[in-house]
Amino acid sequence: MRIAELSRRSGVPVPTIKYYLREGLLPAGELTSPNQARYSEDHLHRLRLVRAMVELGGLSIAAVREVLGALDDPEKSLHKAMGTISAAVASPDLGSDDEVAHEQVKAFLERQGWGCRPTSYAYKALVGVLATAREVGHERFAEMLDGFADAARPLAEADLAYVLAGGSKDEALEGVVVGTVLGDAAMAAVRALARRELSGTLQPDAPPPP
Amino acid sequence: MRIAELSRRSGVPVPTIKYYLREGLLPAGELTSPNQARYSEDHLHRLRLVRAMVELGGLSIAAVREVLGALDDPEKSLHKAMGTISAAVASPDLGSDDEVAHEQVKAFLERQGWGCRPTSYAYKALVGVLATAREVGHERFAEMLDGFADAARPLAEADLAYVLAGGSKDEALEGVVVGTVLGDAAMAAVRALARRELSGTLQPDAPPPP
DNA sequence: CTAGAATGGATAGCAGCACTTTCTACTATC
DNA sequence: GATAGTAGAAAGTGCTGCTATCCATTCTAG
Repeated sequence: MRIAELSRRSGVPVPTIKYYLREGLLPAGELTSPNQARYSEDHLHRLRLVRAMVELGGLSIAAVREVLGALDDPEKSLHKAMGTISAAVASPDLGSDDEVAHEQVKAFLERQGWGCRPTSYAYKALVGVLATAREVGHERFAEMLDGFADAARPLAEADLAYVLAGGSKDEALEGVVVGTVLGDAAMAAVRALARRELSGTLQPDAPPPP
Repeated sequence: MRIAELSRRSGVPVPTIKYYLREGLLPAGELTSPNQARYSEDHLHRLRLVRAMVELGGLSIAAVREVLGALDDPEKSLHKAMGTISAAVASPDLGSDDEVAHEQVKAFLERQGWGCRPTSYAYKALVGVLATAREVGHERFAEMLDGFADAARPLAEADLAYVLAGGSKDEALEGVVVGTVLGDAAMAAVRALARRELSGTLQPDAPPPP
């Protein structure tokens, strides 16, 4: 298909597709002549994946490029790709030097029996959250971590099962992307629904605004 | 204290504080003369809260203003404030007309025994996620929702307990903000840690990049 | 008491980002 | 052979979250 059809079927404007091509988010089409190229179903698929990451995941163009790089690297193990993808989804580094927050995270990991180097981005992200919590006077917030961990454990198993259910390695890697990006968005929505439901039963008056 | 001290103690540059004052994220200081104002500990607290929402939560200035509006409204019930806050945290509306996604969400809510109008933002957010999942060829993604719900239920209880533990209504409302904004960030980090751990045990080779 | 720094308030400017527009030189199609 | 579509490059746009500059006034150190 040509770029106009790619645009029509994806709902993405032609100039935006050209922009993505320039930025390396989409591989170039197959040139049939100096100014004519053909695009495949793969392009359409990839384009939709890019839009999902940008719109739903709120990823920057640079982050999307990084994720796609991990996705296309034939050397990369599933385990490593997961790390790259989660790192890209997380908010950009805000390294904290809060000693107490560090200790809280270390103690938490110990309690959970999770081994994780302090250099890992997820470790840093958690320290950043706890440091911020302390700054706004919510030291108690750290007490909620174990609850999060209990919730996260079965989710991680479901994530992995979902990923491994995809046959090929490519499908599995894409499952990681979808599971992470859509998973985070879905979890936020479901969490809001659950809170809404619970707080509604305790205080059954008018519902929150649409 | 004066603006310089507010800046020093919060780590936020003076021009940025002035910007927040202009944008209505911070109440004006108490004017002691036409060009002198005094700021209180409350200002410092509020400023830190704003930074937490902007930096960790990734909220826009407009969204922060909306959240603070809900927080300052003495009429607003806790239940309603929760709705406003969750809506502000969520990614901006991307209303979908995907019928199948709609049905999937309805069926999900029925299974969970959750009553929720289709006009609610959380409902819409979930429809948007499922519609996107289907677009990228992951119809199976909807099967993960019940797992999310099982995880979200105890989290919602913990959230509410955390919120109600704060004595005054002001404290409770701030607990909602912290629980939502920091809670989402913490959950994402913990989820990544859990995935990392699980995938590491299944495939014990080099860890993901720092 | 005075020089210099700080303040409130206002306006203007800036950098980054995610596109969009415009252009040229072609090519496919009716 | 007129019309529409295309690749590719470059410049432009609109928005957001700050920064910088300015001024008249006021605090403050010596």
